[in-house]
Amino acid sequence: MSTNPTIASNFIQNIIEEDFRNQKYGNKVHTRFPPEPNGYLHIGHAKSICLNFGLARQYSGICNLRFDDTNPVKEDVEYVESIQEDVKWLGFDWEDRMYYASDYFGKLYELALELIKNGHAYVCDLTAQEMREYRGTLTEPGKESPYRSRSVEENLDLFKRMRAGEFPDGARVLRAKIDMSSPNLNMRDPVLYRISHAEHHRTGDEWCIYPMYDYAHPISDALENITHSICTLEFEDHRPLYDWVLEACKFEVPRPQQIEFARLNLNNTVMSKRKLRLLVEGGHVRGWDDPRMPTISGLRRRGYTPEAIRDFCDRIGIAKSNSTVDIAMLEHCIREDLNARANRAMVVIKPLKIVIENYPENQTEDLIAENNPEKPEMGNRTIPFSREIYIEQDDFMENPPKKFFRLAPGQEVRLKHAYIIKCEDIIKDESGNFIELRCSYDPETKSGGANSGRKVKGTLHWVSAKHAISAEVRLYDYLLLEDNEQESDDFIDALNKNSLETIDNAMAEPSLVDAKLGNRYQFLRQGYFCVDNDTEPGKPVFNRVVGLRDSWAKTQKG
RNA sequence: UGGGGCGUCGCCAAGUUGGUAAGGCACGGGACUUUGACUCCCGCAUGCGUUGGUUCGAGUCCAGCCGCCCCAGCCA
Repeated sequence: MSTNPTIASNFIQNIIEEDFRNQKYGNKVHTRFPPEPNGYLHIGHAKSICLNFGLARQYSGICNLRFDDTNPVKEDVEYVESIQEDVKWLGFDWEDRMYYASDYFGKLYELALELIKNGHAYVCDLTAQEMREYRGTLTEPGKESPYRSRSVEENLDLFKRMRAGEFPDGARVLRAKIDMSSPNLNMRDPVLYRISHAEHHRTGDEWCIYPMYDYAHPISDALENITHSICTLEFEDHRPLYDWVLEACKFEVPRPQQIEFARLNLNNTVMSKRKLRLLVEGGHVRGWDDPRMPTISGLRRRGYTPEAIRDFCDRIGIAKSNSTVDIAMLEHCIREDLNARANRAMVVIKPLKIVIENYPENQTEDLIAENNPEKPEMGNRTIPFSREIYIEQDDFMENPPKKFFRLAPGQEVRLKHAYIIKCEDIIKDESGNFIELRCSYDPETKSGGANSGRKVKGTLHWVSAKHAISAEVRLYDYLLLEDNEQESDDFIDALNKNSLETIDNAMAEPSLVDAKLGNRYQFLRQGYFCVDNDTEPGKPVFNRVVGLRDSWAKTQKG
């Protein structure tokens, strides 16, 4: 990756090293990545994956993959499969440690029975509405449920009957008996189990009661001997409950400890799973792996490499302050990676025909072009050159301003890998549009030839008219929004207004490519395009076509 | 105005027990260049939300303000 990366050290490393000094867990580090299989992973999850697996790797520990599947109505096997694929693709290995919270349903149930026996939990018949009222507010304490003082026997009986399916959804819940006047709302007798006669993607109809996150998570961690349970900031208030559950369930010390960090925000990018799902289910994109999506699978199809994503995660660091990373950082990472490893190709998006008048009518010559100028070992390809070629419309101006280094009447320019040409004449139609350019070439200036050293200011990409391969080029952009739109619930309207249709139609233009590369292309911003990797996995191809325009635009401004 | 967090350059982010502000992205300038890209140099916080205090010395300690985020799902 970057030749001299300065990885931001993080506070979690300090905690781990402190634990080493105190021999809290011996010298063990055991983390876990615990997604709920209710959607596809996105770049924000990559941050967590890199953190958890990265920490384990760094301290010679291990990291589990665990599906937090305690809410069957939202979950699906499609998601558990995609998650495994994405984690693997990112380059991490959970070896034989793939677990499900649902693996522990039996154990969780037994521990709940124990909690009841020890007076730490009770069955509550309050409706959801009533419970909300009893909970109190941020500033007022809650009231104890009238069911709070049920006997252990009655609680046991009721809870077993909940499990046996005697009650409908929502009829009763199992609650922890903690403190209804706690200033921390999470400690006001939180729900541990709810009734839900729902088909679970793994356990089917075996269960009709399901544990809540706050109950299942700490226990899952403890059962897996997790040492450092890393989650995002919004769970900070849950930590006392996390600790309470482990203690009430009598797990031996050292117990796992929860540590929170700030989740990733990217400017102009939709990152909420809920919103991404709306896009998919509403048919606004082609799927979770649409290259415009910030999902791992979308980025993969876009041409991102796992190395680039990992590098990005290293660069952004880990901290506790809410922050928004500039998407330019992500783009920098993929550009840096592809620059070093991707094959180059020339593509003309908006063709302008050129006839080289002094080039023999039926001649074709094969020119040599390196696949990657930085890596000679990546070999060469041959590019056919002939009398008629296409260049980019934007690379020609009839009345150029000063400092326009590209083609203009009477001006010379180098064709990349080929010859220097000079514009002799412009052919226009009756409305004044350019039909074609008549040029001459200097045979002495062939690339790699003895006299190829002559300098001209500009160099252009091009394709041979009769040899070029026609391809559909997609200039995918991200689902970019103004920051205020990204927060809004009308974000789909905003997207429809300025991106989706527009990008799909206007940018999927037929284009001309100098070599067979696949059948779909896309541009990264700032000048690079990639093959849509669903056709050629792992083989990004790029050039700097758009970059030229950007740079020129800048020059013009200054 | 209950509780929990956070505030260091436009954006991220390091700053061990207080000793005189890393790095990356972006940006600007220069060199190089068969794409104006890449690469390479150079520049970019007398300043660490703010106000006081302690100290020979504070981003680091203390006190008070200010600002932002999270919590009242039988979601995770």
